[in-house]
Amino acid sequence: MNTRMADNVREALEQMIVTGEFADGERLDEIRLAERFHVSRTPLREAFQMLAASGLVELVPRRGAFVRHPAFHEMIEMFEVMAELEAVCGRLAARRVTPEVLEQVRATVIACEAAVEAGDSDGYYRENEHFHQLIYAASGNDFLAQESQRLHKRLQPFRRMQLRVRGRMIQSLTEHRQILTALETGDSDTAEAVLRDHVAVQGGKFNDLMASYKQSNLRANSQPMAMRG
Amino acid sequence: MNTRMADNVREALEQMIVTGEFADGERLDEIRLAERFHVSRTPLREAFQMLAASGLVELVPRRGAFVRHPAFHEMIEMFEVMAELEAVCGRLAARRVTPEVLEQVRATVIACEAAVEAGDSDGYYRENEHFHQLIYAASGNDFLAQESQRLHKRLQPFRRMQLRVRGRMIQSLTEHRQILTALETGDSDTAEAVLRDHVAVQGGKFNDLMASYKQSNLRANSQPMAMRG
DNA sequence: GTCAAACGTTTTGTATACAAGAATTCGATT
DNA sequence: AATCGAATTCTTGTATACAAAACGTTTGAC
Repeated sequence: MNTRMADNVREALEQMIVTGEFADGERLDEIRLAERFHVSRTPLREAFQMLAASGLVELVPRRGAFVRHPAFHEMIEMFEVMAELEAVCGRLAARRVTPEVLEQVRATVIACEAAVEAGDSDGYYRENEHFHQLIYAASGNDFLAQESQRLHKRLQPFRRMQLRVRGRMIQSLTEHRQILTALETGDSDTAEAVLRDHVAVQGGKFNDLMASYKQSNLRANSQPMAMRG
Repeated sequence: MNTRMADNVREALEQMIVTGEFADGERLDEIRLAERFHVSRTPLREAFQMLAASGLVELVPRRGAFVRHPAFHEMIEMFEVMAELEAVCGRLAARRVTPEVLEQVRATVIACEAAVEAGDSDGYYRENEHFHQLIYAASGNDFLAQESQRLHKRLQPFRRMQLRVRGRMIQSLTEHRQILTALETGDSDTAEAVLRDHVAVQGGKFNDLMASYKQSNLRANSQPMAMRG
């Protein structure tokens, strides 16, 4: 819990938006939310600014803040960019990774294996997150790592949907192993290629994602509600 | 001029920071700036939020807003990411570009040629911006285009430094021609490779950039001034 | 002379007040 | 009955007021 109310409100709203508590295009009522969080409108508006910066809401002047769930095609676009960012991270990491970080990656892959054997999908989710954080850091480019993390975080709810799909965990683990080997041997081409495919939405994954997207309460609509006819 | 004061203040501050009007680590005094812009602290603080989101200032709780000029190595990192983003844009664009956009790219290259012949470096700068915007759009991925544009804008001051270097305009134009050809022939590998090298800071460009960086009044320091000993 | 505690000052973070721009309601007119 | 428009109500954007945290300075003890 931060001492700044604005940060707490941002976090709370972020969670609420990401978990689909608001419909797409819904207006965030300043007064009602201020009452709900027991704060004044000032920190709430600061939170709106931050949410707008990360693309979760759209601020329309003199109209208000509208939640902005990505349409399906936008989500696909984001995954395409994510795949490229991870591919670059992998390519650079294969050349730049330090023995210490490599050891951590190894440990994470082992933890992933354990999670798969135990059928612990939550545990796998955690270790998977860790794995990707390590790849970002291993790129040796802090700015790249930061940007990758930012987008990774934004795609979190959709990734969560994905993990439910049968057999996905095993496939993911196999790819993690391949990536680890590529890093160990300094094979940047393989690291790049496997990571791109690992993240990319294609083939069966596309259909799985589409199905879970439709089931979710995140509705696709690029127009803010204020603009609707 | 926007009707929202906060947006105007953001834009003004952005320009001031980018042009080096503030030293790195300098604290932005809310009261003094509010007086200077003839606004209250409220819209000023909103502007701070936005600037923090785009990385131009660092918001330290209970301490204030500190301007954050990238250190040299951070700038290099950003260029590395920019090169990769443009490379991806190029690769996708070679496959997806529409005849209409391709025609616009052609026109822009012609305008670049005219600017070089006329020795009009401002004109070249403008057309060069246009060229890259078109490449982003041609990628067919709006999210990618948006992110590329965001980073492109952030690197603007450094790119401006670069254009002063002798012979850079001619080299840039040659590369533009190569990229255009790659797009016309759908050669995604070439488009990717040329664009990466076009943007990448390497060889002579590295030294040129370092020299102009040192000359600029943008000082490298990753610590906020409040934290200094 | 140095260090630290206490006091006063400055500055941030939040609440509230107020003005101006949207949205809505309701009545008048065709 | 539908539509246009004026009046009313809400909501946003900004200013100001106030509380609490950080900062600086002075004073006192060793």
